[in-house]
Amino acid sequence: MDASYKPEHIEQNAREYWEKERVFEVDENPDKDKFYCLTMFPYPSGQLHMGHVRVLTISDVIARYQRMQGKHVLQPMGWDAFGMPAENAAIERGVPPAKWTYKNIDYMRGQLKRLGYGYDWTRELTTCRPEYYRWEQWLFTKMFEKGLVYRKNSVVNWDPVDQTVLANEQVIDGRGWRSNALVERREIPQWFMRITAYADELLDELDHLDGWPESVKTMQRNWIGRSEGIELAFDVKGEDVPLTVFTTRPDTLLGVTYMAVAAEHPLAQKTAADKPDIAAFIEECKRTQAAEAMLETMEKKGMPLGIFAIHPISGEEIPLWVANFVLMSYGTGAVMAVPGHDARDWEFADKHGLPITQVITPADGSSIDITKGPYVDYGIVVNSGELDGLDYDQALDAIAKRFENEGRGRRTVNYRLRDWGVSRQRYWGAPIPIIYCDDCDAVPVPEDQLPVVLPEDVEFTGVGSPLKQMPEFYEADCPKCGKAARRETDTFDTFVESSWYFSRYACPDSNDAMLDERERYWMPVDQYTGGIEHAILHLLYARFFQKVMRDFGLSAADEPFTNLLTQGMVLKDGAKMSKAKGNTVDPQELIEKYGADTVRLFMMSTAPPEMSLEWSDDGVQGAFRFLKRLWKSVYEHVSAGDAVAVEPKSLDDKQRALRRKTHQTIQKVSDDIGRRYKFNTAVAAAMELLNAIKRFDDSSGAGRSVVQEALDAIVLVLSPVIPHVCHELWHALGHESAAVNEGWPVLDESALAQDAVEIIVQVNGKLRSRILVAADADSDSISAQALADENVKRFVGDKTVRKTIVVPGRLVNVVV
RNA sequence: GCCCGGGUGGCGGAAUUGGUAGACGCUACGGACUUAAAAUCCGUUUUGCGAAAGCAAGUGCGAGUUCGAGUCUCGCCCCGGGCACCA
Repeated sequence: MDASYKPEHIEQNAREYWEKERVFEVDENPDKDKFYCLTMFPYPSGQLHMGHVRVLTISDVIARYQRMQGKHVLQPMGWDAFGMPAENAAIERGVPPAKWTYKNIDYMRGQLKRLGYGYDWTRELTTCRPEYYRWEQWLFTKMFEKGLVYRKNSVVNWDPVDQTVLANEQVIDGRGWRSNALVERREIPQWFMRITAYADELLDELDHLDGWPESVKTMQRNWIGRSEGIELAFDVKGEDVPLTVFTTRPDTLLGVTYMAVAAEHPLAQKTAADKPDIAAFIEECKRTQAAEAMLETMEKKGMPLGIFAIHPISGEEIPLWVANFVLMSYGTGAVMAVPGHDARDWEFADKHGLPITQVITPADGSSIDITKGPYVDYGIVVNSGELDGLDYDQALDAIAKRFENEGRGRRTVNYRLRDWGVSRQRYWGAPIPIIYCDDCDAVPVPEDQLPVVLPEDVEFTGVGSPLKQMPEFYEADCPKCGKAARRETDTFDTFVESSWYFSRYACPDSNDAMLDERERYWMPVDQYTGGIEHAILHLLYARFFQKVMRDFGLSAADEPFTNLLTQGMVLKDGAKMSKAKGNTVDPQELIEKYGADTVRLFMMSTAPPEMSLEWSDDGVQGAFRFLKRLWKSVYEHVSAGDAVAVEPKSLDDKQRALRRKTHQTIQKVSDDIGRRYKFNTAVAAAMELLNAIKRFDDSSGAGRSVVQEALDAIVLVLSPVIPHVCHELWHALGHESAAVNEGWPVLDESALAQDAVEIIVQVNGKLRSRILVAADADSDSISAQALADENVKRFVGDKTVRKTIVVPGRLVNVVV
């Protein structure tokens, strides 16, 4: 054994062993207990960043730990290879997106190998390959047949100068990032997947996802936003078609003092034809971004249309406004406003001098002043004629019955969740397999003509998609009638690829089907790990796809991910590390300087996985120092010769104390890694044990035996975190086997036993003393011993002891 | 604006079920070794008072529940994530 720690050499040895022995390549063995451990696959942006290293290390620690528990572990890796950065690189550097992407993948694959992750590389996936995306094109055509996809108009950010659709990210302060032109909202036809058909199941199944964090489930529940209410029609004076609105608060119906419609609403459009000021306002409404956060925070503006609706109960005339905060794509494009009991309506009414009336009063009888602000809680109906005195449920019931009888409305369930728009007007994505025929309309590409291959050798200018300039791509025959037709040039949202890749890892080479019987062995994923930023969109789309695949008979699983761990972001200067912000730290430098184990150890010991991790260059040194100390301790131990096996009965007090520490450490690390996923405290516990070994000065045979046991334990419990050095140290400690194939160390309960324990004594809740009591002492003797303590006596003085609270093994609290 | 997190020493964090606040690590400072530096080792490191024993204060702010609150409840402030075309 070398006297000093030389990571480069050690790490190469370990990697070569794992590769040569193919230890991470797994098949479908029905006799073994499978464990599918997965991280959200990376986008090949160029080089790994710290966020990747963090999530990949977390997952690798879990995978290696489960392996040591005897599980048959699958940990695959692949590339989420379509996306905007490849197009941006193409614009900036003139490199075709495909070439850029493949180059990045090659480089990043090397980095992953260098970090020692235990992947089954035979299953590597790359989503920009036709053999991958052909199956999502296939699924899309099946969904088309089932009516799960459809085409409708929806809003995009339009850059009028670059003549391009912009992502929300590419709009900065309402202007195009490259052209600096004011961005407009524009409606174009796009393809949608009917995720709302699964809204109830997606919502209800959350209750059974016990392995998911509550915060993520809550976010998804709120996102789906199921609400029960009433859809009702208001007649409009001088119009044949009534105005339909949805409300969750029919109890406030008599408080409606105005209504508002979207700029794109037919009533607004019609009015604009005669009134130039309305037309100008509608134009102004278009000059905003499509993002919801923008709509919610911008100044609420509106204009009266001069049209009136008739209140269905009071018969009063209600003014109709056009407003910038009402969206045509949301519900019916019209809302009823109850300024007395809704915050946004109140603000708008207050600004425009619209009447505010109170129709709800608090149930507890307290009084409120509606002129000072809205009262939004449930209460008792007032000022509403025959509805007065009813509570929310009674009012809903009464109004629903009345309108259902009149044929004017109905009870209905509304969702905040909208159908998933999958069309992107971009080049670097999977082509949407549709052919447009003048006679047959939109026709899905037949199975035998799939995949629709994206041409990779293109010139990319950034103005529109190159596919639109390529007749060899878009010219096609109609699959139905054979007439000359035109291929769809839009591509899929990249969330489509990431919505099913987890299943494809089970059978990456399947040429005959999207998924085969191997999917049944590996799915669902037992442990899924990824960034909290994916809590809603990616995870909801993946759950949706899983249910679609199940309903098509491709899978038996209802849910794709049994356990979910959402890791916090790696921040720098208080913000998410991202290329866009230019605040990334390159892990490569650190790996080259200190080795992979140091980087892995640093990431795992610095913060618990869920918490965001503020990057700092300090601390990597500390991890490296620990590895050097560990190396040195093993070296010094083995240099003194062989150690005999521990004989627990013949140990003295100090030897027994070190052995207790060893087994306490095994217990703590098992719990921290296996149950709590708190790798930072697991590492801290192992460090404490090493510190105890260093303080332990005993070269007797029995002394060396407990040191050997302690070092064996440290090496095994840390081997998931720092696998390379542990591979080497395990051999150095005299073991023939490879650490990667070892079982997890076994806890000896008897080693934990203690004769006496220290407990604290409080007087009135304040710490006053510590006493040593027998481990099996009863409450009475503990409180007697506590009251006899000098400092306790000082604080009790001549006051009467009112009671003493004894928490066995922890504390005594004397109350005076 | 709405939804979800977070806020504890100089710093990252620990405190698992309401029971010793600050484990472990970093930084800084002092010391040993060295011609010197690096590396390594030893010590100190929440603040205030004190020679020490010890005492007082202290977990973003303000209230509350409790024998006891970093942990639970209510009201605020600040920071981060998401908001449907970044991935």
